[in-house]
Formats: sequence, structure tokens, C-alpha cells
Amino acid sequence: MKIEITARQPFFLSSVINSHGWADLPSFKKTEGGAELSYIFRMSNQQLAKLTISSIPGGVSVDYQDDIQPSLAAEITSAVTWMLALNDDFTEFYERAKNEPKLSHVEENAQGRLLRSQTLFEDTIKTILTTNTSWSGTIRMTETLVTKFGEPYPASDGDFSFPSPRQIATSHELTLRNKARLGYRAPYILDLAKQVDAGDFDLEGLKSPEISSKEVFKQLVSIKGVGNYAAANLMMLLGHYEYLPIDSWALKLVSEKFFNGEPIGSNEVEEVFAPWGEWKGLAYWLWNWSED
DNA sequence: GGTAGACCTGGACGC
DNA sequence: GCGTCCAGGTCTACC
Repeated sequence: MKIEITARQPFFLSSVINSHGWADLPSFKKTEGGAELSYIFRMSNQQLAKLTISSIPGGVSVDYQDDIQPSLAAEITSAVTWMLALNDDFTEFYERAKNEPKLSHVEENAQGRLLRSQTLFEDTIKTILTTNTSWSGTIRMTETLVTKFGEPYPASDGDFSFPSPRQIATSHELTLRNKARLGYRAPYILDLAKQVDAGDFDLEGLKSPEISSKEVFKQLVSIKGVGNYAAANLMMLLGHYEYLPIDSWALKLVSEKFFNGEPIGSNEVEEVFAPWGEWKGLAYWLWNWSED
């Protein structure tokens, strides 16, 4: 089956796929040389659907298997619209970026949308798995978590859904440590899964535009294993771009380009991007760090 | 409020 | 092949 969804323009699917590393982590998979994206999607009735997302004029087309009830198409449309930020408006950011040579490329490339997973739970777990490790470590831990604790998509070999809160919550810390090699992150992830599964923490509710940025950030840093960097990263994914995900790489780049390589802290990074106000996270993320 | 040390893993490196 | 060191954020205890 196939549905077509329009996107607010400008829009390039490839810009979303390559917006950050998420497309390299399951249950995403790049296809057609990175021009398309697939994702193992869990429907509200718990059935798995393999979505293949490709570009069409004005938006995207989403292919999935025929045994999905037609009435569930709206659910897929809504989810894909969220995951690809199809309705998000970057007009103001583009207007400001026109006057900054280091950002003059963003509108013509339709940059700004950051690829999201189906749930904030999945994005939060993945973000915790980016902390205090290399990117190859993040990929390894995510792949192991998905293949050991996720659900295999029946009609394919090797595709799994991202584990639900319950699938992780019913596991054990030692299992997560030893089977998924999550190390000290295991108790954090288990604790979050248990809270979400029990309904004690409405993580998905943080997607609501009704909640202030400050409150969303406060809730995110209350999660064990989510510090300032991880929370800021999640804020960006949620469309709150006034937060800067300052990691060691950010400190290195900003030090080299703005402070002659002198040691700096997060205050200096904030200071450099402060003029971008509510867009400073995106300004940092999309900044052209090459020499000219 | 600021800081030091522990946490855990994989990769790089020297022997 | 083995041992050692290091990088990567967050938490906790301590000042």
C-alpha cells in the first residue's frame, strides 16, 4: 500500500535523512544509496509495518505491506509527518541565515529538519547511548538492543522494531549490561523503561507544544543518564532550538574557530551563538565549520 | 555552585 | 596476545 504526504516547502528528504546520525541506527535503514529510508513502525494495535519512505514532488511517498488495515493509514501519516518534521516552519531561521555566510547554504538545501524516531522514548534511549562513547559504540549498542530486545519484522530477514518500554522493562539490569553491552547505562535505561511502561512518566507528552521549553528541559534532565548535553540534543529533536548540545566536539570546534584554540567551557559556546536566540541550536548544528 | 573521581567500553598503542 | 591508556557525558560525593 502507498500513501503520499505533502511537506511544507522547501523540503528535501535527503536533508532530513542526513540531518544527523539517526538514519544509521536501527530501526531506520538507508536504502537506495541513502536517497530513501525504511523504518520498522509499531502500530497502535502492536502490528509491525515496514515503512519505505521515498521522495516525490512536494513531499514523500510511504510504502508498506498490504495487510495493514486501510483505517490505520492516518496513523502512519501522522507518525511520518512527525518523524520527518514535514510541517515545521523554518522561514524565520532562513531569513536570518541569509545574512550569515556560514549559514547561507541552509535554505537552498532545505536544512533544519532533524530526523526523529517514532517515539520520544526511542529517541531518549538512543541519545543516552550517544553519551560517553564513540559513534561506533552508539551503533553497536543500539543494534544489540534492537536485535536482542526488539521484535523481528516477520516478512524480512534481519529487520527488528525498536524495543517497546515493556520489552526493556521486563528485562534485567544484568541482561542489559551483559547482552546489550550497555555498561553503566543499563540501570538508567531500565529505570526509564519501567517508568514509561508503568505510566509514571508521560515522556511522549513532552512532544506537546502546550508545554513550555523550560518545563520540557526540566523533565528531560530529571531522567537518570540525561544530562545537559543529552537533554539539549533531545530539545533540538523536539523542535526547541534554543538549546545547544555542547559536547567535547562542540568545545573543540568553537575553541578553534572563535578562541584561537584556547581551552573554553560551555559558557563561551553559548556566548558565540547567543545572537541566534531561539535558533541557536540549529545555527550551531548547521554552521559551516570549514575554512571558507 | 563548582569540582574530582568513578562509571564502562572499545580502540589505539606498545611490548 | 596481553596489558595499559584514553576518549566520551553523567552522576555522586564532597567542599
